Amino acid sequence: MPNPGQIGHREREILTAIVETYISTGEPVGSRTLSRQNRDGLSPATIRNVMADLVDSGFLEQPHTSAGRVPTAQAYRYYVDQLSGQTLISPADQNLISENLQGTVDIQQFLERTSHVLSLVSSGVGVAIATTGPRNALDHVYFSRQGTQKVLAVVVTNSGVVRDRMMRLDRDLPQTDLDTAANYINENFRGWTVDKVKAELARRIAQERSEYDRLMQSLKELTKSGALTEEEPSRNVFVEGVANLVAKDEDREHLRELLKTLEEKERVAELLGAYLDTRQEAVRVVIGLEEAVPEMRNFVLIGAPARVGEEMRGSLAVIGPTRMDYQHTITAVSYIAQLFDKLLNENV
Amino acid sequence: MPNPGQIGHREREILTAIVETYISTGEPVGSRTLSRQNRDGLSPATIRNVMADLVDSGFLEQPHTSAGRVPTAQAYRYYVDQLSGQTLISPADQNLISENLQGTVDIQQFLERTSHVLSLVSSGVGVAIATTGPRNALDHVYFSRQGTQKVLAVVVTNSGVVRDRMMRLDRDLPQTDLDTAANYINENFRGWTVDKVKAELARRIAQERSEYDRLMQSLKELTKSGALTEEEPSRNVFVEGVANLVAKDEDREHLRELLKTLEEKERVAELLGAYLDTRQEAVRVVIGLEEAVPEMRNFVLIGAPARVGEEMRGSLAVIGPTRMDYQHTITAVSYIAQLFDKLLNENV
DNA sequence: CTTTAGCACTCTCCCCCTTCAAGTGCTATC
DNA sequence: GATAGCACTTGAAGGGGGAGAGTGCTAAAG
Repeated sequence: MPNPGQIGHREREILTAIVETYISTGEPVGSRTLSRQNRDGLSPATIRNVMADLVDSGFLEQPHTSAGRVPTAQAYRYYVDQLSGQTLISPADQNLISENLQGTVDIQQFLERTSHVLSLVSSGVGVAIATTGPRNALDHVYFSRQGTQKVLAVVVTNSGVVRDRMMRLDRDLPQTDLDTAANYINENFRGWTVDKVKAELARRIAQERSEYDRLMQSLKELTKSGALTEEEPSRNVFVEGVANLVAKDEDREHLRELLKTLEEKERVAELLGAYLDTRQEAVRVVIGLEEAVPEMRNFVLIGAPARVGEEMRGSLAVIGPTRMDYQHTITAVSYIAQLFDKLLNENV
Repeated sequence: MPNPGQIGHREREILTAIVETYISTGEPVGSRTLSRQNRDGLSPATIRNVMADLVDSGFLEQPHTSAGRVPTAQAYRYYVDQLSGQTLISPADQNLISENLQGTVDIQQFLERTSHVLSLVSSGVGVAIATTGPRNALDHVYFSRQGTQKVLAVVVTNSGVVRDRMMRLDRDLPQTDLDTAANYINENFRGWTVDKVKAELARRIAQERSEYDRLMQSLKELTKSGALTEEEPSRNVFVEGVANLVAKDEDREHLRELLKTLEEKERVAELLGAYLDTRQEAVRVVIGLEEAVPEMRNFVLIGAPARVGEEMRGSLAVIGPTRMDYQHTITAVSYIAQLFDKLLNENV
């Protein structure tokens, strides 16, 4: 009996064949079917023996006695690991991708289109998020009075991300005071990270008691109301291709739960954040997802970090059914991830 | 035989009962069922006669001989029109809505949350869009150099909407030139509508040949690259609650098509734009949607314009199955539309 | 003239049964 | 170790045969 970690040549051959057949047909795979398609001309009986072993090792399951075998999560895991033979992306995909991503200028737009393109190229939903790091350097601030005690704060960072936030103040400030405050920040802190600006401002406000009174009071009021706070992440989560999943014959209830989760942008961000990080080079395939996220039972995440140089700027992923064309999807995700670096590196 | 437009008291009674029963059960309604639940104690036979008439007038259909009757689109139309008895919103809904919309400060946020709340309160998807009118008055402009020949344009309008756009220029401009250009616009054109600014700028650029050379050249370069162009509308379309539809027993194929359409933000914007406008006061229910949008067969749109004062700022709607709680949904849409006016009016 | 009761008829749905095909495990054989 | 053969299991598919719900029609009652 082979141990789970290491299985022989023939076992691998057969397991791979089963996984692939099951992916394309969706029905339990029997020994005869396999024997017919297998080029090595093994007899059904032989295959049955191997299959029995694979059931013992946890790679296969039987829905019931006398049905064919169905791959377990472990089988998919093994299949994907063994799949590492770098395949080139198909010209069709390449065209589709470059058509859709051509002319992108900023990260947001790139990610938005990426999620779309991923949904086109795969049979799952395309997901892309931008990680809003607090290390962003401040470029420009503007405050606009929008009514009594209401101010619109606009923050532009070096990386070209614009955040705006409508705030309610505890007391009213005239536009001139707002301009003074904005000028003060722009002149003193351009190039600082937003975090540092906040800290330094807090220090100065606390320190300067009387002298700069009016300016400092304005700044105090503004920072208190969250002028420099991170934007809620939801605007930087892009999910597309939900329709793809409906086409599949997934269980209705599972599907509903997944869709519900995908609509909670924060959870999506969290999910990708948990599984993708800079340290890891390439595409990551997460199969046993149901342990962390129960509603993702039967779904697979194929994702990669989106980097510019060494810096991680976001994540992109496909979430699809376990029965999907792994090779194809992995290749596409990997290709786009590389494109991301290339396109945005040459532009910035 | 009653003509289609005008039907008698009893017919109406029975038609209403059929529609309501069908909405709640989803199964063809028979004469006996109706006779039992009907307080007037009419016999099944009488009801059958009426039903036959209603079939003739096009209000009902039979899936097959000897099945109950099913309402047609015409029946829903009639039912909804006759429903106009303004009902008050339920306290539960009211709570839910105010909980979710509390603390909203800008239109975008309001609409985003609205789409969410609509999906919670109804059995369909919640949709909300902001109409970006070009009549917005300019408040502040900022240009930020993001790399060679790359500039980020940030435009703040009076209504508190911030638009940003990354542009590629034909030639490189240093930050100082960008600042000069921005200052020029801010000082000369604050309060103008964006359209007018563009026109006037074009005029001045064409006119001043040599004098302001450097500034005008910068401005020319910037406007040519679309610094003041409308943002693509897709960021202002909010769709939520897709999961609701999956729960229903809709036809899979129809559902897929609908979801696909909903993901094309431009189409959604177009759709709402076509059916909702300021002139019309209140909620509008569109039932025969399949003629304009084939993939919306079996779906209904319940929408209202979102106004602040007399000005239309957006639209909100529920798209759901024909079998839905119309009264409930209409009330909710109407309530939120009013809330929109109230909340944003008092704040701005 | 409208309403109702009665009745024969028509469907669909569901349950039960049988048959069928696919697949299995085991054993004996090469 | 691989294979062939065989008996066994099981779900899927197909075919009655009610049962139930509903209809249309006709004739009688109000």
